[in-house]
Amino acid sequence: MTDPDSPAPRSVGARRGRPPSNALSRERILDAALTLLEREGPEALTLRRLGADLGSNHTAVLRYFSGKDDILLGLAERLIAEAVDGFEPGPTWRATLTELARRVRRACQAHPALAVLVASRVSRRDAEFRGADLVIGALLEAGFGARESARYYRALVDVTLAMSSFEAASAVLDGPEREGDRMAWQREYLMASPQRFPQLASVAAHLAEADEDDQFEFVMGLLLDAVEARSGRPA
Amino acid sequence: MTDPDSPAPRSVGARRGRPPSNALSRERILDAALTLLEREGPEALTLRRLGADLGSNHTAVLRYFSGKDDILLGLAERLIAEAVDGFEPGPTWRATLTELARRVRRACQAHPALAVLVASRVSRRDAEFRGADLVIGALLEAGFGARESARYYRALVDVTLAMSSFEAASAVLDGPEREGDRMAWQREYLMASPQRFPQLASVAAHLAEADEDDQFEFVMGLLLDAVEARSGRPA
DNA sequence: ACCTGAACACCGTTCAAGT
DNA sequence: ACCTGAACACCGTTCAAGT
Repeated sequence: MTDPDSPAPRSVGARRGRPPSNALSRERILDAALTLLEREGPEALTLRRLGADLGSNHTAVLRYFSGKDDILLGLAERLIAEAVDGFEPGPTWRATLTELARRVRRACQAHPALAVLVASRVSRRDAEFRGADLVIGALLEAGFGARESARYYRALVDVTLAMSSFEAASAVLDGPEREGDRMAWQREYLMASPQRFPQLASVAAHLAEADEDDQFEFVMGLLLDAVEARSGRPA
Repeated sequence: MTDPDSPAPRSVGARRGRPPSNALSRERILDAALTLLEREGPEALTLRRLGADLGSNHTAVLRYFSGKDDILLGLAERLIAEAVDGFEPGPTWRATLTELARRVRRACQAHPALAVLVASRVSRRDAEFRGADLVIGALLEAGFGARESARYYRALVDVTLAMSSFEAASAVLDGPEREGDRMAWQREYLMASPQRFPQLASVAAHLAEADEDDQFEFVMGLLLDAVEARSGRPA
C-alpha cells in the first residue's frame, strides 16, 4: 500500500499561477498514461500524446521518468497492485490460487493495452512480492516442499500472466485485424476442407462454443487438478 | 506444402538489366523480413529497413503486401509451418501432443522477434489447419467426444502459444531491460524482506533453479496429466 | 509493369535556452 | 527548479511522376 513513486512538489493550495493542469508529478503522468492506453490502445502511448494530454511540452515528462520504458515499469506495478490489493487468502489453498489467478486476469482484461505492453516484464516491486508471498504460502499449505513450491509458483504465475496477456493482445486489435481474427473460429475453421482435415472438420462446429472466460477457467481447472493430484493434501 | 504466396514474375534467365537483387517477390520480401527480425529484433522490422536490405525503395514493398500487417500475417504462416512441417503423430496420443507443443515452442525460440509480433494472431492458413487436425486427432484418440476435443484443443493451443510468446518476449528484450529482468529472480527476490514476505523468503533460494526449458516441460506435464486423468484412455 | 521520390503526419531522445 | 523549442534521426502510407 505504500507508494514507490513520488518526488511530488509541495505546491498545495496555490490559487494563482498556471492552472493546476501544469503541475506534473509521477502520479499524474501515470494516471494520464493509463487513461490514454484505455481510450486509444497501446500504440497511442507516446510521449508527445502524453505531453499534450497533460498540457505540457512532451519532453517535460522526461524530468520524472528516465524514458518511455521507465513509465511502462511504473504502469506494470500499478497493474499487479490492482490484482493483489485487498486480497485475502480463501478457505482452501486451491481457492486462494484460483482467486488470485482470476484477479490477475481481471486486471489484464480491465487494462488490455497495458497488459500487452508490460505483462512479460518483471516489475520487482512491492505488489509483485505480495502476490508471490500469497501464492507460495498456498503451495506450502498444500504440502509441497520449498523446492517444489518454487517450481509450482513459477508454473502458475507464468501460465496466468501468459494467458492473460495473450488474451489482451486479441482484445487490443482493432478494425479489420480484429474482425478477421475473431471470425476465423466461426467461419474459416468451419470451412476447412473435410478431405484434408477430417479430424478438424468433425469437431469444427464446437470450436467457437467456449468464450474466453470459460477457456481461462478450464485451463486453470486442469492445472490445479494436476497440482492437487500431486500434492499430499487435497484442498 | 503448397505455397499461398506468389504472383512471382517470370524474369528467369535474364542476364542483363539490373542485378537480380532488385527482383522483388513476396518470398524474397518475407525472407528479408525474417533475416532482419532475427538479427536485430522486432522493432527493426520497418518498411524502410526492409527496402534498404532489399536494395529497393521502401515503398516498393507495398506492391506485394498491402501494408506492414500483411507482411506479419505472411510471417505468421511461416512460423507455424516451421513447427508443423514434417511432423508425424507419435506412438501415443500423449506423445503426439507433447511433441507438437515442443515444436511450436522451438519455432518460437528460433524466431523470438517474430513470435512476439505474431503469436497471438490467427493465420487461418494451411499449416494452422494441419496442426489443428493433428491435435484434435490425438484428443479423439484419447477418447474425448467432439465437444470436449474442441475444448481441450483450444486449451492446449492457447497455453502453448501463450507461453511460447511470453518466453519470446523476454528473449527479445535487450540491454539493461533484459539484465534487470533476468537478474531479478536471483537477486531481488532473494533480498525481499523476510519480515514482510516470509513465505516467499523461505523458498526464494529455489526460484532461479529451473530454466525455461524445465518450466515449459513442467507446465505441459501438469496439463497433460490432467487431460489424461479426465480421458477414458490413458496413453 | 514496376519502381522512385517527395510529401505528410507522425515517433523518442538530447540539449541549449528561457523563465 | 522546472519547462520549452529546436534539432536529430527515425516511422508507415499515399500518390504523382518516372522509366
